[in-house]
Amino acid sequence: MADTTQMLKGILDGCLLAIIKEGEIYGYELAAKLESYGFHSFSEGTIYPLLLRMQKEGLVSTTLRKSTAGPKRKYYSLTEKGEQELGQFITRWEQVSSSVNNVLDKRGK
Amino acid sequence: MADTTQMLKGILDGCLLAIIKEGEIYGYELAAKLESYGFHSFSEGTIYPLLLRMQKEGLVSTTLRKSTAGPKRKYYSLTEKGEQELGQFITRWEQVSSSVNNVLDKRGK
DNA sequence: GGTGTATACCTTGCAATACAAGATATCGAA
DNA sequence: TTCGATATCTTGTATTGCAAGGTATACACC
Repeated sequence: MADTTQMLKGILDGCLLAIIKEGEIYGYELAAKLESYGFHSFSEGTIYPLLLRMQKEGLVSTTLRKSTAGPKRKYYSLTEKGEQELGQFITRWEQVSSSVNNVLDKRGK
Repeated sequence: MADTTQMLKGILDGCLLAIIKEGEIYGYELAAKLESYGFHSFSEGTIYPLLLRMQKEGLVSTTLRKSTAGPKRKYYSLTEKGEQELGQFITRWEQVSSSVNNVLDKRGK
């Protein structure tokens, strides 16, 4: 219990959905984007399996496009189901984060 | 992915530490306390193993006291190591939660 | 042509942890 | 003595972030 690994469980997927909603994006780019929001950099072993799972669940759809330098990119965009899931994620997040803040504020800070 | 189970990973332990810091408390009471802060009610299968783990790691110390009705209560209090861990948890929480909020706010809300 | 580097994606196996389900024990009241 | 409330613990399962390793494409440079 010395890093943020456990804390990210059940949070990362919602963040990916939120970023994808902003516009089509491919996996490799997503990793960089997450960092720009304040997350520490994620390994690809984290992101790709997650994206595949969300695709399998029908939350995102994909299209392959040629890259200027490198193999084809797999672009992700949000499905309707993905938007619904994002909405539910936000509800859960607000409920949990406000509860945590309640506990921590009580502490006197 | 329909409940807050995954989202609580790596968060619950810090919340327990924060509550214990407020004053001695026993497990059964902790479950109720968490609810009062806005969490849904936790099963004992969640709380007791966590408390035992934290005791084993030296984050909390325990004393048994007779109960008015029922078996002995196991009261928990924070050790110095527990306070340090709580401080680190708060740092992690603030870093992660602000990152998540960055992502969600960008979305336009 | 060949070599290296950056880009881009995927797979396997591990570790951590919330939780359901079930077991056990104590005490007071009916 | 039987029941319910209190109080704790154990076992097994599912999910998920991540490290490590593998593959493939395109371009620049010699």
